[in-house]
Amino acid sequence: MAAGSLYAVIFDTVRAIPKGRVATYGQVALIAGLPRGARLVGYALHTLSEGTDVPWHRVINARGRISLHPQFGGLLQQELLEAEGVAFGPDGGVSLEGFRWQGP
DNA sequence: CGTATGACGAGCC
DNA sequence: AGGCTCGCCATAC
Repeated sequence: MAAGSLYAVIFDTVRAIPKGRVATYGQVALIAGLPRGARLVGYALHTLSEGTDVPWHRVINARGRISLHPQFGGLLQQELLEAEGVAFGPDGGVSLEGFRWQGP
């Protein structure tokens, strides 16, 4: 599956996140085989195109917050998650306890 | 080929 | 409580 690039593994892992669920960068990295590659996940998603089939919006940081700046697409990410049934708290964060993906 | 970077994470001040 | 720094590792230039 991996097309020679670790990004392919990361993208495949992100695609495995079910609708209505979220995963942290660190968790995706861990499942993808990069225990300390949380940053790589963010960098990989950064290279995605607009028409990608990867549900990049389901990936958030360890605090359950959106890392992207709102004007850079973070606002869009929150709306996409809310559209899938993910509830955001009053502080703008997601309850990882309730929406975190349990893994493959 | 070497340097700098980044949609993170956890720790320290 | 909030903000800053260091560490990690592959990719980009």
